Amino acid sequence: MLERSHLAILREVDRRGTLTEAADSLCLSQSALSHAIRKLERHIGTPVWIREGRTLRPTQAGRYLLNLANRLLPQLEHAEALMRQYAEGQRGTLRIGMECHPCYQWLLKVVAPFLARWPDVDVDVKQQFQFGGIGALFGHEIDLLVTPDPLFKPGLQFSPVFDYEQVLVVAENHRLTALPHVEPQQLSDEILISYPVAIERLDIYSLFLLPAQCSPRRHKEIETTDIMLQMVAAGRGVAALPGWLVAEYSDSLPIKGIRLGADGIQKQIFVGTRTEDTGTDYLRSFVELARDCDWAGR
Amino acid sequence: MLERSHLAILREVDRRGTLTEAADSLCLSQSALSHAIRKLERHIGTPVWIREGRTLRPTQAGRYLLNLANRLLPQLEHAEALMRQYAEGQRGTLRIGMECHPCYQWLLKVVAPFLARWPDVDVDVKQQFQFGGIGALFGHEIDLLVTPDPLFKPGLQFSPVFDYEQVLVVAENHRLTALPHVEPQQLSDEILISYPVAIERLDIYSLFLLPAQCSPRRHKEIETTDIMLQMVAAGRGVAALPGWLVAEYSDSLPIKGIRLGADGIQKQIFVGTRTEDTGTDYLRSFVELARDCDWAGR
DNA sequence: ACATACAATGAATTCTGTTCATGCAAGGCT
DNA sequence: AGCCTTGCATGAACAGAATTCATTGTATGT
Repeated sequence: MLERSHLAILREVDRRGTLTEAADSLCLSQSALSHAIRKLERHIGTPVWIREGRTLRPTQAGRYLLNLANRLLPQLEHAEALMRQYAEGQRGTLRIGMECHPCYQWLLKVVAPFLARWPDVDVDVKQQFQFGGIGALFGHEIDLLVTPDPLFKPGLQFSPVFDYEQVLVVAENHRLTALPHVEPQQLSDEILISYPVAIERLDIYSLFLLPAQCSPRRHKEIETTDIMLQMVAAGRGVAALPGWLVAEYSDSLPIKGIRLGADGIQKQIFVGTRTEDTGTDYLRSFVELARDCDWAGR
Repeated sequence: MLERSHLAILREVDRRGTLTEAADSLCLSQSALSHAIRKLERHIGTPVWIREGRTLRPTQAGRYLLNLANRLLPQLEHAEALMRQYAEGQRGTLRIGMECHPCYQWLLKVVAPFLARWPDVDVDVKQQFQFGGIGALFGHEIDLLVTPDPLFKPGLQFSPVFDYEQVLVVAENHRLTALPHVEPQQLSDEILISYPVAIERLDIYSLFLLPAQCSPRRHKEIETTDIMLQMVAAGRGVAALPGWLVAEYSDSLPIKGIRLGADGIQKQIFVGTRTEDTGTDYLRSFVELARDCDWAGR
């Protein structure tokens, strides 16, 4: 039988590199590990590591099992954490995934009333996913996904939570400030600042620049919204961000939002959950809060 | 520690309904189960079942764990099967998922050379997925997905394997046979036969009838291609199928394919895999075979 | 009310996993 | 080279956990 302990050993040996170190971090004797491994290999009938001198290199089988371990162990660990929370009367942790950088500001506004409404539910936010947000939902890494790209597939449910317009942010004294809207060509001399994500996922490219076969003079990537807007305010570039976000920051920074194209870029943010979780009251509640939240700075 | 045995117990008790029966099918004494459960509940600190008379109803915690069990156990079991195959010198099993009914015929043509090329790799085909093909890929239920709807997300890779035209199949003596192509309105008097899948996934609706706001006189659903074509040949209805499939059957059945609309409905079939599996030689080989296969009846 | 089916419990037992005490082999160092 | 260190393997002894056996307790159906 392939046991949890086996997977744990696999993972730890891979992490630490040597049997002895793995044994330490598993609070076992080196001998115990050796025995366990030998038994496992005898059971499944194929070696998991090949001994090259004193280093262990995983075989194909070993790599597969290692992969399995890295997928299953976190789920077991999360389940245990959840059980502990149930036991303490706590309800659990809502793990939120974000596939939309600027939405973070918005999320904070929803989380506040949520935490008040559900004092026994914790919230955790993740922003990096190996297999994308959808993968993280399917793989039970997160329970709720905030994304501009919904995917209506069986097993998942998406509902729109708010609409907004994506606008170009420029410094208040920028030469484009006076215009009612900008055209793609007008960005040819500009430095465009964006979050560091794939270019296909940047609306200003996929919906604005590329259709007109234009591109900015340069493209810079910046992680955080605050720094990005500091840069824009300093006239070091322009960026594309949600209108409400720009409105909010424009109190404290000399920036201005301009419509992209005559009609503007209209966007929608969705939250997605697993269908199987529909029964979880606090999850449903979060989605409702997110939708109803007539938050100020919009 | 939440062990595999616990998950197995959870699942078996749920399946069988009573502790005693579950014990039997796990080859354990009833007493052993009772002890195990008690220990588990003591460990995680919260009851897993509430005892209502002599029936056990899972608590919220129990339901969560049950869900976990149903997700993780199959993966462990598959891993064990895989290890057994490695041990026997076999390379593994390629689990193919199909989200495209008529592609089955095509698949058979690819599988044949594949089995010849990889004598130590087995092939298994699944056609039903709780969470859709994408979910099955992410959840490691299958290793390869054949679908007309690719999804370019991180963690997944899709590549087109062939193009075809979706045509209307009618009996040879049908009143529409002579036409170079049909218009949506001309189906208003027809009985349309399709596979039993959601209407959004039927191209003849989404790309042909619905845009013209038309619908057939009636809509029937049939599982198998053979029977479907028998029905069409007998003049009991029309269907929409890949052109190459119709061509193939028209040798043995009095049927004919007609273009849908002036330009026809052009389709593409993709195979999708997990990015992490890119290194698996036989998987890559399958995709190549699928793409290169200049199969006859196309 | 009785018989039956099911679950819980405690003590005895079996078995598995662990440690301890070594042995063995490979690298690194002088 | 030779020595020392580091890391893995092995076998016997041990400890603890899981299992069984035998029994009691408790709903449910007739």
